Amino acid sequence: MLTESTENYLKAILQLEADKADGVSTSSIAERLGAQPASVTGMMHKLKERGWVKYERYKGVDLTETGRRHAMETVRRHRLWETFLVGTLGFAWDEVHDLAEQLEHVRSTDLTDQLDAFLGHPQTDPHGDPIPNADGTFRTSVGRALLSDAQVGICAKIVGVGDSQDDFLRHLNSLGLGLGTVVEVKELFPFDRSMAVHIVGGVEARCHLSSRVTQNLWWVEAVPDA
Amino acid sequence: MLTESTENYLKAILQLEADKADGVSTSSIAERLGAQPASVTGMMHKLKERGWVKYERYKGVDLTETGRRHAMETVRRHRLWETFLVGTLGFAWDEVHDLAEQLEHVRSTDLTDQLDAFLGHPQTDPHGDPIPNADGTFRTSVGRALLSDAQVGICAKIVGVGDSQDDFLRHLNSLGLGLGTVVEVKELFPFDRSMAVHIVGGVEARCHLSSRVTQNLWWVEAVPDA
DNA sequence: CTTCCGGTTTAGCCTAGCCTAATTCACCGT
DNA sequence: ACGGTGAATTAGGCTAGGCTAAACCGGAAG
Repeated sequence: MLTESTENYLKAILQLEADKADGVSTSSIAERLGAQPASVTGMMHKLKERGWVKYERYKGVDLTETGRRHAMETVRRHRLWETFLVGTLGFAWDEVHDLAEQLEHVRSTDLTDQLDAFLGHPQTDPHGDPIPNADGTFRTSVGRALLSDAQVGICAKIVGVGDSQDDFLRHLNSLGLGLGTVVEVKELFPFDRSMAVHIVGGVEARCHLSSRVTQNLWWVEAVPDA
Repeated sequence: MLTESTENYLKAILQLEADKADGVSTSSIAERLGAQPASVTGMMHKLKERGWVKYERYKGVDLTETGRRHAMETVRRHRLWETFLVGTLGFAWDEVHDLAEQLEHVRSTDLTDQLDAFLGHPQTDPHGDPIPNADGTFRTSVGRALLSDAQVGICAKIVGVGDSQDDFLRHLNSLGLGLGTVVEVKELFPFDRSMAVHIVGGVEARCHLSSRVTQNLWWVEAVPDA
């Protein structure tokens, strides 16, 4: 019943719902999946008749409870495989997205749970994103915010990336940023909403981050001596 | 270019070639894949025009060098995943076939090689079948024979199973047979080509094996005190 | 209230893979 | 040399999932 394609659609809708509240547009789904809007409309009819989305023409889509559960399971598998690839097989964090995208479609509760146990029930994947439980619930990550909302003077520890596309992660690598990196916000530039920071312990004295970057980095207050 | 379906066809042809020498029949492929002969014929045209098989109507098929290499890579991935599932995640040997059947289709040289390294470059999978190298060659397993060819009085150590379908493996479990089990051949029954054996170290004194079973077990001479 | 424009949907077409039914071939025995 | 017969192939059709082009809303601007 569930195919790779439908899983990808459900996952995309889940992730778009996180940002835009309710009523995900077909074109945003199309953009995220690299498909044409017309194809999305066609698929929405199928997803609706299977009871996985609430959909009415011209009004966007939302996941049903069943649809959300399927999407969550897919995300869970994706993040477990990423954790495995980085933690166990030694891949870099910018190499695993596409592989996990394939592995996530192997649907087996046994496999997923055994993998989870083998990895020691990890809480987050290599990009700092929370891994859903077997029952499809998140351990919500409290107290984290986007770097774009930080004020001058703040010492922020990077704990997550919003966009785990490989090219974004490689960009972070070349800037010297990674999970656990601590930065001090030096200056804000309202003109283009960019930001100058000092990387604590880094080689470069100062680093300039575009809004595209700061809007995709999660941080928490850095504990001085941790 | 390579799809899941074509990989399955190539793998099936490879395994049928092992038995029947040259000219694999379309119906044998159909049977192995659970498809209709007509579907196989259709696929053969596609495989031929992609240069993966030699095929002439009414004359059976053979793999080309390219086709064989693809098939070998698929088998390699399949057996590495089976080894991982049993050795690392703790699955039983009769639970992994279907899962590996799915995982094998994730085509990534990096992933395959990293997995191989993580597992310590295993020589055989949990069913005793040899794992092809990265270059697509077997370490040939010399000196093994089918149990159906053993003579009365021989002490045989089971080192492989020909058919790793889950139900066959479960049957072996219930008989008390597994990889490494040593049996002594007690009697042959030419009528139905069945065989009575004594399982060395087993609880049952005597065990009766059908030809269906003995034709799917590989053995080597058991070393008395090993 | 009307118009316009961009996003959405429908209509129609395509490919991959599979199926069933009908046809064709190859080979064996006479 | 000639049928028969079972295996193999062709013909035609189906579903899933995608695409392009054309038609269609619906909300903002006049």
